[in-house]
Amino acid sequence: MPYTKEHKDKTRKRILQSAFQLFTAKGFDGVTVNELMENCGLTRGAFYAHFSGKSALYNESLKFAASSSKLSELKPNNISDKAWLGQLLDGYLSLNHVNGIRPCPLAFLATDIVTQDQEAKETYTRVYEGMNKTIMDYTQTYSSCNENEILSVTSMIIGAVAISRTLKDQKTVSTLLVSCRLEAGRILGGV
Amino acid sequence: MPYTKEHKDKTRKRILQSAFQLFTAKGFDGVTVNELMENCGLTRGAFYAHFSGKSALYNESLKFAASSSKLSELKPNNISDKAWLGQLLDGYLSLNHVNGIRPCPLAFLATDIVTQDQEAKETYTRVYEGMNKTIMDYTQTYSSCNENEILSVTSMIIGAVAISRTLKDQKTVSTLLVSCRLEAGRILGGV
DNA sequence: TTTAATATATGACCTTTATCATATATTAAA
DNA sequence: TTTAATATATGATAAAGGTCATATATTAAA
Repeated sequence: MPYTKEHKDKTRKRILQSAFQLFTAKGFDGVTVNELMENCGLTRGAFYAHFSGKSALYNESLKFAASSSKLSELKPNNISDKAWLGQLLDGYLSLNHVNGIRPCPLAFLATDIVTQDQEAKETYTRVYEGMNKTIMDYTQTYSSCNENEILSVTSMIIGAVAISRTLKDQKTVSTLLVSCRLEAGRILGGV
Repeated sequence: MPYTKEHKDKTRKRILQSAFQLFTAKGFDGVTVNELMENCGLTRGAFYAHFSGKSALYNESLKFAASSSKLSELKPNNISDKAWLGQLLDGYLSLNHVNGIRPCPLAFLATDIVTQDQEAKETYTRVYEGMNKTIMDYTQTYSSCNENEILSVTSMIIGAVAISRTLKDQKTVSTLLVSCRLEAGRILGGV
């Protein structure tokens, strides 16, 4: 028996990780299968041993990213829910995020998903609902945010990041991110 | 001299209009030149008599849409600034808008623009700043919204529409739109 | 009714790219 | 050190699509 069981699995994860990075940066049509594979030191030939096609990879990489997202991280024990929520907002509305460090698919793939298949949309929806639930859960322990407030905050921060990516002036971007950070914190009860 | 001066101009506008509709619906790569032309009763051959290429059309259609956008419409005389702003929000956060009736490029092309050239991004930025200015102007006459509030509201409504397009459950979409309508109105001083 | 200028259509080209068939390389076990 | 199973690479194919050269159609003026 050649190769250990974990080898293919590791390669697969490498592809998924790299694919998510590329897809969020350039969109489904902006990346070639070749590019996807060379980006992790492989060639296109090996691709179909791992995935049935480009669309399948797109969907899988989305699911992969969802499960390893920062928002689904569990809160460290030594800080309060409120403080943790503040940190999540800080990270989400940061230049690092806008520049593609651990990109959130909700912001980076917002319009890209529209032209993808149903499965991609369902995954997107699941991630979106997960985000709302996460924020809702954290707020419930210290305040009493209603659904309107949660939904408007997620739209705000997703929108802010999506918009920021297209603005080239960093000053404008910073202002936008700071503004949304303040308003989102206020809506969520002084975070 | 064949053809009247206005003929080509009318055709050009027809192409621009139709192109904007298609680009917002399916993204730059999701539409072919063939499709763009057949959508207004022409064939691809005629295309290059009007535009230097697909990218050029994308940029021009974006500018065209910007100049004919609802947000740049002037307010009717018989209603207040506040009421008019309310109507703008109603329209923006409506199912019609989400379904592609007079689509706002800020929401519909948010991530699509990222892979386009500098010119497209500049146009996007201009439209974005115009939207902020418009809302700012209307609010100043009855209230005293600061920049943070304006910027967070535009992110919110743009984000809401972008997200809504990917959610298939209409109930969820309606809830989201209504929530953002309420919160945006509140932030803008009870609109 | 011609005609010249312009608009539009047709056909072809060439590049890109997803996909697949086949060949080669790799590695754990015998 | 073989060997069999699996992973990866190479080469080929075919389709799609942007672009352009050329042909045809249209129309205002002569």
